[in-house]
Amino acid sequence: MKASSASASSVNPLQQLENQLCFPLYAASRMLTKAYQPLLQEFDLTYPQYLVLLLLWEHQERTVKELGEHLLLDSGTLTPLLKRMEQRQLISRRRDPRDERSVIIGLLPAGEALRQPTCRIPEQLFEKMGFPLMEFEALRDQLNNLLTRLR
Amino acid sequence: MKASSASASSVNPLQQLENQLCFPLYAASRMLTKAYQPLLQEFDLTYPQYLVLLLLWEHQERTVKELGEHLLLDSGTLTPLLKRMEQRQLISRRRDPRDERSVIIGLLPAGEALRQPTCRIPEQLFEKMGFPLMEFEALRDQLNNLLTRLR
DNA sequence: TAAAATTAAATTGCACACAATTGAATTTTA
DNA sequence: TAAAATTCAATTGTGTGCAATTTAATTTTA
Repeated sequence: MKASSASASSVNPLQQLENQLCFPLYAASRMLTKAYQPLLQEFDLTYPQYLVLLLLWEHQERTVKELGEHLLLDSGTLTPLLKRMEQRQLISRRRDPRDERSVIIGLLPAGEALRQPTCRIPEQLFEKMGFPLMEFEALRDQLNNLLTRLR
Repeated sequence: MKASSASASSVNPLQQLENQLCFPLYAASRMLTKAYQPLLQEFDLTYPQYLVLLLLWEHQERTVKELGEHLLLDSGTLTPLLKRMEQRQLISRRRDPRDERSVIIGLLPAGEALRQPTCRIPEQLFEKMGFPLMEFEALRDQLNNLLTRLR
């Protein structure tokens, strides 16, 4: 055994990708986002933009702060993303007259119009994955559980 | 009920964040990477850079292609990342003489030197999360399972 | 074996992500 | 209530991610 090289027997198991939680999380997240991509690009949406629309379809108006709280994203990410969506007239941005610090994001007709045509995307993706429903739900619940801890 | 607005009763449950698999995956991945950050910044490493080192600690030499296969990243991501690591003398980059298309990434002393001082990071993180071991392992295995499907 | 196809990295361009800072508005406090 | 502290969004700068293209090297095929 060479002292200076990493032979398999001397590898700390916790330093191996497959034994970590973070790596499969990191990789699966990117793979799943990539799986969304062909379905979303038909509507010229990125995944984070789609998430913003999901929230606005529930409530037509949200402040940047509220969007950030739900998506766990800060204004450094949201501001430019929302400006791109504003340019496409999917959403509106205006200061809250009652608190000029806040910016209210509103759903515009073009944003509302994407609601129906995109509504089957989650099912389509689920079918595409061929993941058993039980496992899907178990994984989802455990991830939401983890998320609560990390938040 | 206003016809034009999204009332709670008319929301497609599959279009709600908490019912999706992708969102908690996306959010948990970012949160967990963020949890790594304070531990990694002591060594001036980003999470993807740390992943490269984990692989090189197992095998001192890997081609860019091999790194990409393990990390599920392409050269568009890896090339600039590896160049930054090369500048810091953590790794070396050279063409494979037997196949000049390939670039071999080698572990340099400064990269090897990070191995011991970072070896407790996975445990530290695990302790920090306070996630029960059983759940940790179950989640990890399900994610690796999902990853296999998505790959 | 010469042309065609394939492969591996690099490059380009765009969109996140996020830490840190800034600036304006609001709230708290002395 | 005036000063201090806090809050919210925007900005700045760096580092991924990734699709698409390019370039060079190798392999396959006609």
